[in-house]
Amino acid sequence: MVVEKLDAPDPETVAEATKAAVRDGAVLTVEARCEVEYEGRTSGYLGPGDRVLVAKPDGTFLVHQPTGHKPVNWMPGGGSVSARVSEGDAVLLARRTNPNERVEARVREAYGLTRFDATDGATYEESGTEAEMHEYIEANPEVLEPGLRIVEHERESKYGFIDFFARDSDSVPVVVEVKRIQATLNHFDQLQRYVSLYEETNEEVRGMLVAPSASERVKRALRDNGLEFVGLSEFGTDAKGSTEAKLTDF
Amino acid sequence: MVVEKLDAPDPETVAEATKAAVRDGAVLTVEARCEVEYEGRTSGYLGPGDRVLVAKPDGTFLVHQPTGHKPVNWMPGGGSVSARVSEGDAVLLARRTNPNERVEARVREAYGLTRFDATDGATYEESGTEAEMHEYIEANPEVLEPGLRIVEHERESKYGFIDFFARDSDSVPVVVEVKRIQATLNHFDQLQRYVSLYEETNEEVRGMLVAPSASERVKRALRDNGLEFVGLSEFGTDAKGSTEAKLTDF
DNA sequence: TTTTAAATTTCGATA
DNA sequence: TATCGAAGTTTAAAA
Repeated sequence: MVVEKLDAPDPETVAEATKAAVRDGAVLTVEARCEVEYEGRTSGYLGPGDRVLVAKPDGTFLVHQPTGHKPVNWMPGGGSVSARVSEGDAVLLARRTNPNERVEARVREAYGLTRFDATDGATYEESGTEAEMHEYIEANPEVLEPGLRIVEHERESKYGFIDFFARDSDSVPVVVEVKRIQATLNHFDQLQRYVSLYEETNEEVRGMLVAPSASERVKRALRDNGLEFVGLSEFGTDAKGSTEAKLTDF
Repeated sequence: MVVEKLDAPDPETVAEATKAAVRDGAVLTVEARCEVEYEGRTSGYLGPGDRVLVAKPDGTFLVHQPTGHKPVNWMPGGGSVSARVSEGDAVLLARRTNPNERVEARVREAYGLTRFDATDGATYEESGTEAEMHEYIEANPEVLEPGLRIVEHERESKYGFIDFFARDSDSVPVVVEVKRIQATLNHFDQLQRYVSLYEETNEEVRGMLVAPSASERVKRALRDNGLEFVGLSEFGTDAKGSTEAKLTDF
């Protein structure tokens, strides 16, 4: 039996089933009207309402309201989930250290409970990530600029990591920062940081932000600071595996 | 009846129950062995394994493996969830536009299914946020430095928003950037951007990064660039509502 | 363990 | 609708 379901379990049953699931490494799902408290990096309280509670064997605990992608309260894996009966209610408690924090769900009424002895050995295979964009640029630096040569990938500097350190056809050094998504002001900041650092000890350096697009404000910030934008549009958006690249000089 | 549960539903039943839940605004949970495909901002594939699927009335769709805080695949709210039977399998499809993306879960075997007609009017009340930290500083600017006066909160500048624009006891302008968590290099970047901008049109300005802590690299970056760090440690960590602040000059 | 940066980040506020 | 910045961000990789 992979799944066991209970209808309207009483508090003792909820607490026992939770403890058993945690002990046996099963995934527990509870549909319940509950209140939730969080204390840790911040603190908060959620009044009574209907939610789906999920407890995973790795200590993950999720409280999902009927809308929204993110759980309203949660505990990441690494901690522990426990259960007890307190003042007539089942109370589910998830805790961890570093940072010290806890989520407590007081179950006012449990409508249903499911224990799921799940087996999953698969891992998610993804493509179109920034890492792949790096590989593509390393293999085809000319898509950024004719004659550009990559000197180093992921070069560590005093203030952080430079995506690519390159030289143009005149051997002028070029600091390259690559983003998979539309460039933001923070991405401009990152590039500016690396370029400023390099300028402390070297006379001439170019800075290049590579991204599918950028807002006008970001382009202006780059321009005003003598940095360049290279639009590498079609990477990642084409899920068919084609690596044809379009580029727009700034 | 708030919750309806099915044991080992066949593909037609899974598809029909999904469509009914979506139509009626109920939360659907399915325990199943499934494969998942995602296509959108990136693309990916997850081979067969046991997962918990959750579909919410707002179009949110989650695929949870037995471990981990984040769903392995998902669709944020705003789109739509549909279901069909294809080649003998129930297939759940979540889609949205802007950006165009889709998650498709092919159910190889459904162990259980729960329909939850949830009602939740409560909203989460949180304290200890950065907004509260701003309020505290605005009311008590002396915790940053004796004699400091706040001139403006959330001042818009050409390249972004400054948390606080202030003047010290000698009326020298001070740009203040506030972080609730340990300061990062990106936070240093933000402050540096605002200060650089101000320096373009004004001769003298101080830059101050306020946070509970900072790594040595961040402190060095600040120091090397003539910026200051102010450690405001005890805000937010004390969940009892005390607003006593400790400060450590850099 | 700490630091650093990506993420299918999501989410909320604002223009 | 696009942009900007916070988030209890989480996660993974590297030192």
